[in-house]
Formats: sequence, structure tokens, C-alpha cells
Amino acid sequence: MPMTPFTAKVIEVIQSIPYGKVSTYGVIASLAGNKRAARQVVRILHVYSRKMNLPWHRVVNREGIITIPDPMSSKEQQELLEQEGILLDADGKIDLVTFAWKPH
DNA sequence: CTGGTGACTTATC
DNA sequence: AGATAAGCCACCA
Repeated sequence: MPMTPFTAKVIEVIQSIPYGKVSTYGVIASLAGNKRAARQVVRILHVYSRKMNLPWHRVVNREGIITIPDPMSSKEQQELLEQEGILLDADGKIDLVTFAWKPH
């Protein structure tokens, strides 16, 4: 499956997010080598999330909020996160202080 | 080459 | 807190 180096790196980073933790678009882009390519991460999820074994549900935006437009998918994401012990607060946000993935 | 895209982010008001 | 605008960028037709 041919893909550009940056894309491959992003996928690698996403796959390295551990169970029970979440990461953000900006952080993933940064780890992949380009701090400002958060939007590119979005495209990659669109293309590869359903085809590969990506923990796409462990990716949220900078505030810990699920930002998927499709109601069905966002609901699925929340359920998957809860299965991992990641609960949302009253505002529907994930506590990033507790659940944010901090790679060494 | 040009322009469009997007589940983002930051700055302002 | 919510709305708006602008910046940002890899990829693709």
C-alpha cells in the first residue's frame, strides 16, 4: 500500500497510542514531523481509519472534545472510549490532564 | 500549476 | 462562552 512518508509516519504515531489514552490532532502532527499539519491528520483518518487497524477513536481535538460531524460515528467513538475507561465530563469533554497520551 | 479540501488551531472581539 | 476570521498544510484532481 503506497503512501507518502509523512502519511506513513502519522499512521505509525496513531497506532502507537496506548489503550486507555487519547491524543490530539496537533500532537500527532507534531510527532509525525510537522507541528502544523493537524488538518492533514484529519484527511488521513478519513482515508485509512476504516481500512487499517487504527485507534481512530483515541484522537480528539485540543480541548478533548469529539469533533466528528457524523452523529453515528461520534457516538461510536464515545462508546469505544468508555470501554477503555475514558469518560467524558458534563461538557462532553475528555480530561486531557488524566487521559492525554504523553510519549517519552 | 492551481485550487479545493478538512474530525484543526490560534487570535480577536 | 460563543462567533468569526485567518493561518496552516499534505494531498489530490
